[in-house]
Amino acid sequence: MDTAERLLALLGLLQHRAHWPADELAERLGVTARTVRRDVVRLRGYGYPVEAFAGHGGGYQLGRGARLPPLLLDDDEVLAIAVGLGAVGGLAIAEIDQASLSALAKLEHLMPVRLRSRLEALEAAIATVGPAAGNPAATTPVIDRRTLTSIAHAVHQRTVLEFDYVDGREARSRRTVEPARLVRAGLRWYLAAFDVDRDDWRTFRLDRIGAVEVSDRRFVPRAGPDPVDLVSRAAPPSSYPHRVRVVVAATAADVRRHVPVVLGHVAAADDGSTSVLEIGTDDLAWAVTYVLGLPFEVEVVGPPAARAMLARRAGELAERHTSG
Amino acid sequence: MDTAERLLALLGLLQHRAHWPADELAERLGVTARTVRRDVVRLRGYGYPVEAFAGHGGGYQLGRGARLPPLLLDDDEVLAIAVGLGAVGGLAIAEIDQASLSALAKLEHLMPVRLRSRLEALEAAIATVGPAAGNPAATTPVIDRRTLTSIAHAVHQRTVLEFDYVDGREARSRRTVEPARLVRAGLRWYLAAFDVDRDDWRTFRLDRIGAVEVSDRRFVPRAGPDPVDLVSRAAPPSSYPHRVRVVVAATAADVRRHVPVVLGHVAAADDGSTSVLEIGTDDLAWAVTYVLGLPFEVEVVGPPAARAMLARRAGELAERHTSG
DNA sequence: ATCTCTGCGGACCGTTCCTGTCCGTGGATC
DNA sequence: GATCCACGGACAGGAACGGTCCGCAGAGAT
Repeated sequence: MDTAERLLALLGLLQHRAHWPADELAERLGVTARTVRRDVVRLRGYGYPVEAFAGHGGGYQLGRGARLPPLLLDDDEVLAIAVGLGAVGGLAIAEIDQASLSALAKLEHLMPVRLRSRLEALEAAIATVGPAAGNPAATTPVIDRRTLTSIAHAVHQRTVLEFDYVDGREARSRRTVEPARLVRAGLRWYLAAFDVDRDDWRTFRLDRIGAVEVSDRRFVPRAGPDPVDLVSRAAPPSSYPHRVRVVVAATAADVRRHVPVVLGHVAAADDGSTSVLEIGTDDLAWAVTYVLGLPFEVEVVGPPAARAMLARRAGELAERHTSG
Repeated sequence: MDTAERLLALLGLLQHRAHWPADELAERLGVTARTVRRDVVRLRGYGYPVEAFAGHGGGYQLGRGARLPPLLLDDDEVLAIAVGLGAVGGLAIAEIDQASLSALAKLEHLMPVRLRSRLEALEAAIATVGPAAGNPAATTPVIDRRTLTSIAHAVHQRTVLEFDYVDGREARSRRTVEPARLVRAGLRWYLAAFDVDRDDWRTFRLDRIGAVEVSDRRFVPRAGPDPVDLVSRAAPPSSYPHRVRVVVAATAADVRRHVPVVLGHVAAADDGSTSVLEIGTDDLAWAVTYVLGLPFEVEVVGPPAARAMLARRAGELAERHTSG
């Protein structure tokens, strides 16, 4: 074991257990305690503060530094993080949207095979959460996480991508693109990419993409329009077939604590103690169910179809629970 | 920059961007391409497979190996992971329960200060999800994530812990313990620990713990009963004040896809096409709201109070939506 | 088919640095 | 005060490191 490998191992040990006496480390690493001391000094030199304690029960411990040390994770931690990143994708937090996606793509790319299968088993077992939850019919665009990460990885790696696409007029085509960036707009994901065959920039809704094939051809990124611009031009907020409006008997702040930003827009009503929630969706039934599950007094004010649907469901429930 | 630091930097670069030509790496690292090649060989020797491509557009790329390489994450990725791990805590997946907690505690301990504040801001902004969602009154035990991770960290670091505790008979006391392990039982978290003053093992419900103070006194773990045993003895599944039973018009498998395991138990009914969901909770109102939000036809069969509560809520909703 | 780009790795050599050993110091705890 | 334990200087033999130079081989581009 040479110096560099030993330093990596040392970092790993220090992360695995919080507290290590020098000669225990020495034994583990197969060197003398003096060398461990030298290694510790080296790590500090790299900017990873290793704290030391003298006296009885003394030892070394990794402290908080200016930057995060290289994380050495064990299997379960990797799985926990991967599952967590998947969940964050569902939460759709603008600030770390791209980051969680790229971190997940990175992780899945580097993850040992044995973990991949465990991860898949886990994900299959996990109840769907987040915006997609409560939607067994899956008319709301539910994107295969595999599609999402493989595209994210292609963006990152700058490799050419091929896939089947169904456009807004239901026309099917096979596309070959140089992917530029994934953009989330509301509940939907879009890919901004340069379409090689059409020799122009295009945006693609991920839920309309099928049979993705990541080639190993790399490309040099070309100058082009801002991907976010491209998408927002192509997919205006009004593009959802349904916009459900709900009056909620709670302050806007309270409602926002329960409704992810991407799901809907929350505004305070005039009186301040009630608010108006507006949800754009492809699937009216899903939205109605979602509203039902809110821990507030709610009233769907439109569209009439949603109002009727909620009335019917509430009526059924009431009837079922008063009789007998 | 010495060899070890350069290797760490190299790992970082290879993770940051997918594809690197040798001389670009050389320039970044301030060495010749020959040295980069040697470093690559070294990394491979450590078990991190670096793939190489010759010819036009050739270069190096980190591949999938037997174990995950030390992860060098940028700020946003760290935040995404931290948020994700928080979400996993909410999901409560038995397989990675402890791992997500320990990973989060680890991360928060190592995280640079500048990220801590960003993380706190993010978490404050995020809508509550998971089992705790839909519970503004917070009578269901909602545990401060700060408490959870600081205890997890103390377990990991083996440091003595002090906190205020309110026991089942509402008696307040200040405890000094040697924490052994966190155990989740249903929706609740317990700490199994050795109570120093009482000189015996005890279990503590986390939602009854307040004012945690992590001392810097370390302790040597003592032999004791199995923490999980201890907790399951102290907290039988029947310890929830309410057990709501719901007949759901969907197969048990479908229901399980929507109900996290810790939330409730799902059993197939005799006919196979309907199932019975049983939710243990402290807060009847929350459970009723939760059931309302399920995307299935449901009927609460007990207890009567829950049935009545649902009937009332459904009735109100129906009335509000049929008039006008 | 040829050319060019790019990674590959052997050889050499001066220099650096690494590690084990020995040992006195000083802070912490019992 | 005794003990435990991290600290770090000094030293010396040996290992490794990195730059330079070079011919080779695989992959694309022309």
